[in-house]
Amino acid sequence: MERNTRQRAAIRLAIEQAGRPLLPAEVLAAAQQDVPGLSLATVYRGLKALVEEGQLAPVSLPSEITRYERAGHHHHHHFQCRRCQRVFDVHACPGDLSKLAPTGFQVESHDLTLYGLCGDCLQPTSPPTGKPAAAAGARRASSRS
Amino acid sequence: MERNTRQRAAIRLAIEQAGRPLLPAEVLAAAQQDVPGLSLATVYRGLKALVEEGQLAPVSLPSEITRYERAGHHHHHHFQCRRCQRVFDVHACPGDLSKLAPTGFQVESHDLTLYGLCGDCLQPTSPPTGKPAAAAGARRASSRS
DNA sequence: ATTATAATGCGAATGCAGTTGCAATAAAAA
DNA sequence: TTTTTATTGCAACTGCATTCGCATTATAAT
Repeated sequence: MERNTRQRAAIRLAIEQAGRPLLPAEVLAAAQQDVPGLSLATVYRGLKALVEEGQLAPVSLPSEITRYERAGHHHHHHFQCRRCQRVFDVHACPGDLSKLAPTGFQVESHDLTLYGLCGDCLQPTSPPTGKPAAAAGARRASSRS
Repeated sequence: MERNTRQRAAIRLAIEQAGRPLLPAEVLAAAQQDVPGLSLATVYRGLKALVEEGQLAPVSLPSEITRYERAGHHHHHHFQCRRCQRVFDVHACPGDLSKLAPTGFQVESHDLTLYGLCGDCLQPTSPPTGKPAAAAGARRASSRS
């Protein structure tokens, strides 16, 4: 059966303490504070196991690699800072969007991502704390509005 | 300078006629009607050139590879059918979403994707016309609402 | 027509997220 | 403590979207 290893605990803890969706690389960096030898492969294995276990939920944004956050939150959305690239939860929702769809289409769910500047990046004085800032970032092409 | 080749014209035409964002593979299939020998590499080269030229715009949805549509449309969103995976334009917008963000955050733009069933897939009688249907599809993990 | 060279087709190569084989390690059961 | 075996670290490997080298083709200027 499942074993409680230091590495898996560190992975879970990293995400809980961050309070926001993290990239595998961010999880690695954070969890290595607890378990220095931790490898990226183990992070991926741990993330996959924790998702299957229902403890984590994948968060996928346009043109971004999948991040992970604690599962159990109810319906919510995300905000990505265009400067530090970090992603934050948005515990609000525009509501019923089914009338936006073309006639004859049936809307079942939706995904919303807000873009802009996070609190830290609006303060020139306090640089994005904690994470690689502009390091872990955008990839492919996008099509924001 | 730029040359007007049959293949590039076929690429542009394919996207115009589709009237919705297409995957590179879909562009290839459609444009091969006009230019049988067309290769995927040429499609990628053409798409890149047309984007730089400002004629096409990349459309990136969560966990999906980048699609391309005609540029110039004003602010709009997208709908993806959970059955045929095709993406359609949604010429409507919930409006100002800046109050949804956490306090201290500045919202500059947003991306919205609706999911559900498209008109064709709601009609058991008329199977998704034109494209590979369930063929070109979902990839990574997602986190819809 | 002739010429210069952008664009094409092909297959091979990249880049990179995510996975896996395997020997070594360490939980937890005995 | 000994045993069993899930988990780890490492490095090599996948899978796959996208790009590139290069010889060939074809557009458009001369």
